[in-house]
Amino acid sequence: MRPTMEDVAARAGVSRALVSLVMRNSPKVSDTRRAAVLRAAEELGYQPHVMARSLASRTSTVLGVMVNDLRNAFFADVVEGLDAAAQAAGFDLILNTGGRSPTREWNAVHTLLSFRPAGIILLSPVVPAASIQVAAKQCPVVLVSRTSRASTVDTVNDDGEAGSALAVEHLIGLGHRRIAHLDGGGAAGAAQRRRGFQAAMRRHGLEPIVVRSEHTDTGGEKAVRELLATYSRPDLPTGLVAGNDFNAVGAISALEEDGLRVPEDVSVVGYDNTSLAALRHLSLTTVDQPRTEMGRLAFEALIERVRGERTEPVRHLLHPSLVVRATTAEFLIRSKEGRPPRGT
Amino acid sequence: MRPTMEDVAARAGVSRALVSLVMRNSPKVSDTRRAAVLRAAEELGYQPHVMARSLASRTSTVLGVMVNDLRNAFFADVVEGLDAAAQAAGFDLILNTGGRSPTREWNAVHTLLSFRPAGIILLSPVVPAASIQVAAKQCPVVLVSRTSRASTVDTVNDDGEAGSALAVEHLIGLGHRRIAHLDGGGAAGAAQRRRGFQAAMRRHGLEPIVVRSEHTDTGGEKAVRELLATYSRPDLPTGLVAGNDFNAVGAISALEEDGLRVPEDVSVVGYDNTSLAALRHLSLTTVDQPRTEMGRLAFEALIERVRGERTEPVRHLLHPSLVVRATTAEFLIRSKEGRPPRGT
DNA sequence: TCTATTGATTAGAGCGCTCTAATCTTGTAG
DNA sequence: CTACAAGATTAGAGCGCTCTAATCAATAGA
Repeated sequence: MRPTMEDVAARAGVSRALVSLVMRNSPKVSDTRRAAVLRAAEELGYQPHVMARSLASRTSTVLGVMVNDLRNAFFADVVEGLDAAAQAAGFDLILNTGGRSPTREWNAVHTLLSFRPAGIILLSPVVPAASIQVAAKQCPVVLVSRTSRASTVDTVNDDGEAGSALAVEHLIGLGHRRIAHLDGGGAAGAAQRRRGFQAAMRRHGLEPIVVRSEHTDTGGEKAVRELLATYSRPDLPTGLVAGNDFNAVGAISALEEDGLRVPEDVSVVGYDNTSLAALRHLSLTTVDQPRTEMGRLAFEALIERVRGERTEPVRHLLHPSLVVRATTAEFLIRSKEGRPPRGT
Repeated sequence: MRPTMEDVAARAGVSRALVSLVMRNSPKVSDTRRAAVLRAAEELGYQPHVMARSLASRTSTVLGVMVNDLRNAFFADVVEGLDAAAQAAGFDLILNTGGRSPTREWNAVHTLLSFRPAGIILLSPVVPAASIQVAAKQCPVVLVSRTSRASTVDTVNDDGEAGSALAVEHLIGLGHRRIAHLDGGGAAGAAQRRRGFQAAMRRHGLEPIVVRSEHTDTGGEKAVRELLATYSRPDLPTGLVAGNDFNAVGAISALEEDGLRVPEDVSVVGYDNTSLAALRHLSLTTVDQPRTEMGRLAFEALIERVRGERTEPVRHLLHPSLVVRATTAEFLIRSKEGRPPRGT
């Protein structure tokens, strides 16, 4: 059996309560005793029992995290940020996955709650808002990548509209006028990105072209082929704002398959700044969301509630940034006969 | 305050002990009482307190998981498999990251142990073997992607040697004879992959060519440029076994930059079957490891120890499989000089 | 009628810790 | 030398549960 506080107390010749004080580095312990206790603990390999501590103190250092899909690099990054912040503040994460099914997700949340965590963080939950409210009655709740009107829950979201606008403005700044968006369909955040695209285009007096697609490379290919079939070559959009990076890669493939070069003939912007986009082979210009930062902010929002420092809800809307790489270039008017050489 | 067992007992008009029995669905409770208790629990929204239960029963339903880098898709997949198996068996995961630093990692493990988990799983740990032994004294330990000679710990590894051999044999089967390996340097598992490559080549009477590289796309580029500088075109290896998928992508870029086509001139095999490899744009032939399965096996090995069903160590060595896509093709003799392929 | 026997229920101690209130030491001022 | 405050230490109750052993009720056997 692992040693308990009692064992340490006996060995150090003090009371259990004193050991408890030392373990919580209370200032009201004499240096002599503290040293003695620490030595005894060291010798026995003693380590406080977190659960017993939690039970006795009626406080928790545990944060529940519900992730829908860890394979999604976005969530993995958020969790990393969360974990770093939590670790630094002495909190521990207990993880559960929901598998994008409302039932499984609700079970997952239930399990998390049975630990009586200090709070819980739900990453892109799909359960109904009412369920979230129920959970929020038990402990502070922070939502990531999901909005809420409830005053009891905080939210951290990336500003998808701003991200698309960034992409649009980048292309417009490069001289592009015919710009199309490859829409993510029903994917999380896709609607926002589309709205942002449309709004930005209209703000500049341009007609938004939206092609329904999905967040996959094959989706991007199909969408581009649709564009190629719809527009005659001179009318073809010269700038593409893809729904995400995978979609952008598919779009680029289809363009190149058709003899069009990126970025000489068509500029393409991705979204998400995945490891894919950073590959030199692709060097995809893309929109980056501060994912790790989102995790950190989620933690902080939670902690403020835990500490009772705040009761009004907080709504973080994080600003994405554009990472310019090699798939976007200035739009040059060039006829087939007088095409300028690549790179100039 | 959330309701406790006492509250439920009072409302149902029974003792706390009876409620406890119902909560653990003991068979020795009359149907009448059981119904009454369940109704009371339902009405109060009662949910057992996992930590209190754990403390009282001196058992734990918590499994500690140390992940070095969640961003690494490999680990995310293993954790998914782990989580699925654990959830099904009623265990909960508590997660911690180690950041590839021995000190931080040891802290992470320490934190996990302070929960008195049923067992812990370390994903590709970098702490010294002795530290692992220390941890193994406290509870069962399973190592993933790391070997151990200790009889107290189980291990789950992918057979990197077999994976490389698979790649080599695939290329040889396609008629390639000059095959080079782009070595992963000090990366986890790289040594095994290199050994497997060398052994497989020798088994076929071929001279293994190894270029020191790393598991990044720029590493792959550099390695290929080195090859191009070293070998005259007719002597250039026609098959490349990259250290991982990123490396393979870099290699392909460098080859194409030099006017060589993949797979017509050079065949390239990656390793890991990341989402990258599956992109139609790349369609990388690569070696796949059963990652989710590894998570499941790790869970099962742990549970056997937890239940005391086994005391001898288990060493899982999982067989990778080859996913053939579009970056490998038959080797055709087509050098300008008509030079026959070496070796045959 | 009384005692076993079986099954259902409960009292009460205890898991390893925290926390309040009480007790024990000092040091210092009067 | 006494009084008392301030600091250091400890006793003991209790967190929400489990578990053993004891109690109780009901039926069966003699």
